Amino acid sequence: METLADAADHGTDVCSVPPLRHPRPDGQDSYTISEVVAFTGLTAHTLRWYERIGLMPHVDRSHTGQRRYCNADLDWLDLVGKLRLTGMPVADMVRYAEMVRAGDHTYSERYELLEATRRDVLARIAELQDTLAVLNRKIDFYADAGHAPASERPR
Amino acid sequence: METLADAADHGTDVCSVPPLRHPRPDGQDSYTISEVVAFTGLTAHTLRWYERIGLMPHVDRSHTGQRRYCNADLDWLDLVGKLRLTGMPVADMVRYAEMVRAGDHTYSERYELLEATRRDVLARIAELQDTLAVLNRKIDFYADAGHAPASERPR
DNA sequence: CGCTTGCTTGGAGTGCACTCCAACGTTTTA
DNA sequence: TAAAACGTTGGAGTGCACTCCAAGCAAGCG
Repeated sequence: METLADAADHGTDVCSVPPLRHPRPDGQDSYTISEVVAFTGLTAHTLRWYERIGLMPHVDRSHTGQRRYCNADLDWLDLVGKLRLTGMPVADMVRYAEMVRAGDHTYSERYELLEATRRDVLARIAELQDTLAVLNRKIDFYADAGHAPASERPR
Repeated sequence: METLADAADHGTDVCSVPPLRHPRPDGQDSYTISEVVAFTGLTAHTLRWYERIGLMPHVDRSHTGQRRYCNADLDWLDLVGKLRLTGMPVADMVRYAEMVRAGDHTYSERYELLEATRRDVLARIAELQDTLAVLNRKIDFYADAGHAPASERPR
């Protein structure tokens, strides 16, 4: 059974940065929206929506007005994806994006936001660990042949 | 009538089961909706809604029709709360409740559902661990005085 | 050239999980 | 006993994060 120690070993620090970085090297980094869809797993709708609400910088356009994403856009989407996994509301991510746009004087504010998020993530992990224990207990009962846990309630 | 306290001591994991079980002993377990609100942190609206959609068994009523919850109801709400933390959709929890109501022949189905949930939780924890690493890295950059991480994008 | 496939826009629609409302009955406190 | 607090209902409303739509350019291919 997996405990805190076990889960914690999944490297909270070094070495867990994905080895695959960018599909194309800097300089030739120009992706259509559908390439970004393939790379990020987001839908084109969502990418356009992110841009509309200010969660993406205004993306480069081809001479005919079509979006052309660059490597830095991919990196930003990666971070957004991570923040989304933490359950951070989109509105907060937009605030963060605005701070980045606003410049250097927002460093401490950004730091605060990330720290708060980090605390949330740690709390969330602890919650899940707790839930896991309950789940394991219940599963053991069910596996243990045919009698249900005492706490089953409905009807 | 056996309770979670008993089940908890089968301890697949140490010490993470809350020591406070029921506000009142079995036999005098009769709670108004607002007591349950205080105990669970859910709103009265939500409690009534859970009942409407079949996520709660039909709760006992006083002679004038007001809800009177029992200890087993509290246990069930506790489990629901845990499952909710896993991100399980309410519809799935309703399916689970229906299976419990349906009787013993649903054991294996219930087992499957819990197992699948367990896998989800483990995956989710791994994701969060990964996110934590990214967060830590970014926070280090910010803490490391005034220069932003390379991947900052907006504007 | 025509065909298919891809991209553009603003605005409307969807699904989930609540959340609130009005209008009224019940219980507790002063 | 009167007022305040708490409870009931069905149905409508909210907020979030997408998700889809129609109508119309644009690009690549045989």
